[in-house]
Amino acid sequence: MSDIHAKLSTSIHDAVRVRLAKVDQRYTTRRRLLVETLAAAARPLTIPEIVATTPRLPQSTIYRNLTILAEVGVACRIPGTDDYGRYELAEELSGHHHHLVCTRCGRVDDVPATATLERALDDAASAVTDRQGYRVTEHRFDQLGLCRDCCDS
Amino acid sequence: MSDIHAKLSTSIHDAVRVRLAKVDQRYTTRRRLLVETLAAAARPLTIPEIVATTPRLPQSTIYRNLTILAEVGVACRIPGTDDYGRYELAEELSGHHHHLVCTRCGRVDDVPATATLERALDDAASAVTDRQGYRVTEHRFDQLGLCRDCCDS
DNA sequence: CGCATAACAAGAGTGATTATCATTCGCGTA
DNA sequence: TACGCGAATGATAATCACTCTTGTTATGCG
Repeated sequence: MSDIHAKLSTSIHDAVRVRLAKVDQRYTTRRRLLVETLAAAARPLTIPEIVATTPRLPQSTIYRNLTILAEVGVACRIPGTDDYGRYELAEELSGHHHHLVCTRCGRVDDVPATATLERALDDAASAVTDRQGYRVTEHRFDQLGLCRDCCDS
Repeated sequence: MSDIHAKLSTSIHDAVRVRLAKVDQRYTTRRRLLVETLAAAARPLTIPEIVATTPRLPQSTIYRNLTILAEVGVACRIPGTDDYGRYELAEELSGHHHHLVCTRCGRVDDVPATATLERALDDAASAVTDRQGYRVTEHRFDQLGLCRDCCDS
């Protein structure tokens, strides 16, 4: 089990290093720490959440490096329903998935994609591409509702 | 043709008036102007866009009234990929649809929902509801890519 | 007609995010 | 190993979409 995780982590780190190197950026300790934080979470994280879990990283460093990681396609910014942006590893590294969004507290959770749903979504994409002149390259499917905590309260 | 539009507009205005009345709010000229602006656009609008198309409305009034219209379920705020929030009529008034999002310029266009896709999405929703404790009430399906203008340039 | 209440509009304030800049660090080179 | 250059860091200032405050105006009701 831990071997699998170690291998997975290594491959992710290698991929990140390559992508940063393409624009002459270094894979520093802080950036590695950020990537590991994102990889460990099973859901997109807000900056305050990242600050809370990694007190070694100052806020400005988190903001700056998340922006850079997003530019090189390692991280991804998710616009949510509350005031905070949320960051997760890019789908190329973490695998394609969708999101559960709580409309009350803003929490976002990951949900794996299913083959049948993906086929329906892709069909819809190709049907639209021609009609409106868009070149569709990816999709987002969010399911909105109340999370377990907000259901109870 | 214009008769149909007139009826449609009237029914929307009536619905808006009722919803505002429930919280002791009036359906004023500015609010009607806002609703008509949103209804006329076939896509979600940013506040700068609304300011540009209706110079009679000061920015503060647009912000305040869009917030109120959103609270009573008449309008809806769409988080996009750029810095600007976008507003559209709530789906209860405009009908269910999805969005095409340009990843370069941020533009958002509407795309009608199809029955087969909706069925697939609903199936996915019910499959997830039980598993993760969420109570899913609605969904968002965005197709990301380049709009016609950004394709050309 | 006059009061009560809501809406308006201009500007100040808020807060998440971004830019600045002196200092430190990482990495290649001699 | 020491040197030097450029990138990275982090404390702070600035930005900007958005919200609140305040004094004024308009509207509905008796």
